[in-house]
Amino acid sequence: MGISVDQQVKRILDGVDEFLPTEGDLRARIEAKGTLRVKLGLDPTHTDLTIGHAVVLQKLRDFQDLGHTAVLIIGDFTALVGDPSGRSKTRPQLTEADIAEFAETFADQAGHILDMGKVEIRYNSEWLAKLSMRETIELTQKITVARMLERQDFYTRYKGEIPIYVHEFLYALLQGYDSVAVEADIELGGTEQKFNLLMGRHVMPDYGLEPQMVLTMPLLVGTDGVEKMSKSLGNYIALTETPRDMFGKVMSIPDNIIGNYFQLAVGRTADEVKAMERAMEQGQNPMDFKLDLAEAITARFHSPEIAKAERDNFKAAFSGRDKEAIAEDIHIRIALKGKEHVQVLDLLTAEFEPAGLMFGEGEKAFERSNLLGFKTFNKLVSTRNEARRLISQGAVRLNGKAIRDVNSSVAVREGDLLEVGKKKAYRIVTIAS
RNA sequence: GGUGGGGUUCCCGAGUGGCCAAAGGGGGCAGACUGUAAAUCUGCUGCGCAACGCUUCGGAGGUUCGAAUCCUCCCCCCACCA
Repeated sequence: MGISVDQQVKRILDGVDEFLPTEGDLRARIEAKGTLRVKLGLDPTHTDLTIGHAVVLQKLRDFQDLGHTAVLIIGDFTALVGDPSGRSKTRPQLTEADIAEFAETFADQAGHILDMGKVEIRYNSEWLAKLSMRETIELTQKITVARMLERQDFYTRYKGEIPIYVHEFLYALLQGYDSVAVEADIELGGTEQKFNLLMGRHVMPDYGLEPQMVLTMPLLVGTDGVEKMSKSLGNYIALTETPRDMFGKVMSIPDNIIGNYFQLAVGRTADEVKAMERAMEQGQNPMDFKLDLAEAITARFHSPEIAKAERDNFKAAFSGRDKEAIAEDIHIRIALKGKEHVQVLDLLTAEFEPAGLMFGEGEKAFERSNLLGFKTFNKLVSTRNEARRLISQGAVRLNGKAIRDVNSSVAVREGDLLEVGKKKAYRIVTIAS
């Protein structure tokens, strides 16, 4: 490798939340081994990876760029167990079929950030499913209940009289065993993973291995600005998000996390972020920074051209109030009453086919969209009661005019603009019955 | 295994025979104001062929004109004891 150890260490530690045990250990191991095995585990508990995952995936990519070996573990077995980290209650049990479905898309999604040509992908069922009871018990002998209960998540639950199941204790040990199986030199994770990561470190010497080092990355805050970004909390931006939704979601984050996003999602330095925050304090409109941010994030996961277009669209739609700019084409399938007259309620609950669901460009992109579980058919609103609510509150507009009477029928023609709430707009392309 | 407490709608949490689709808070959605931010105000927040119709208060039965509320059995959680 042409890159000096000093440079490597600097790059590796950039943006890191915590590195254990010490920088000196990192340096020493690079000098001793040259190429390190760097592990990152992702449990396929959902279909989508989020831009929060991207933070730690990017760090793994940094290692790749430095010539180290990235070992990506798809936790198809551990997903079955359920990681209790950051959880105030037990995870709902997933089926193997669910997990298999989710796992399928993970590698593909991770490919947006990693160099897939060089990554070593492993499924942890490969070794975990084979563990015998005896081996499992040996594993559990390496940690005490007291140590487990020290952990914040468990401590809080225990104090709060919220159940903790024994298999949840097992989780960290299994993750630790993954490190044994792949002989990791370093394991990466989010801040909340520290306990699990250290477990690997704790367990490895017992299996005759040098303990792994631990690197944690700061957590990306969710779009609500409060909780960490996670799919189950619904405050996430998925990697597979359409450019429009991605841009829109970024614009909806609270101002006080703009810096967090700039730093973690698009890799701006702490100094750059500070400069921005200072400018905002001095009266510069935070929205301008947010527009830059949304464009940068969209550019990173789609392309600069698409991102620029979305920015223009956004400004037209929301600053210029021209909802045409963001209107999604829909093909409505509905039995028409009369000719083109439709009861408003039916209009919102009829099935439609969204036309603009593109992830990348061209046909291949569309296949991927399908692969990732986009529903081909959808409704504008999930229930009739919700539709009633929206209509009666004046949230539904056809060609700019609010429709307030639930029972009214309206003429719908091709090219009409239907707005539902402030953020969603649809252009009617075809009406089939 | 014993004793005591408890399981309510997305979450927390009231409710102990009809006035309960179920208080209040949170969250969510919408409207006003805005910058798709925050704060604030207002409304909505089980489903619906809209009918005081249907499904819901851990599960299954039962009592009753009527049950989230009473009875029986079962399942689960928590604490203490062992």
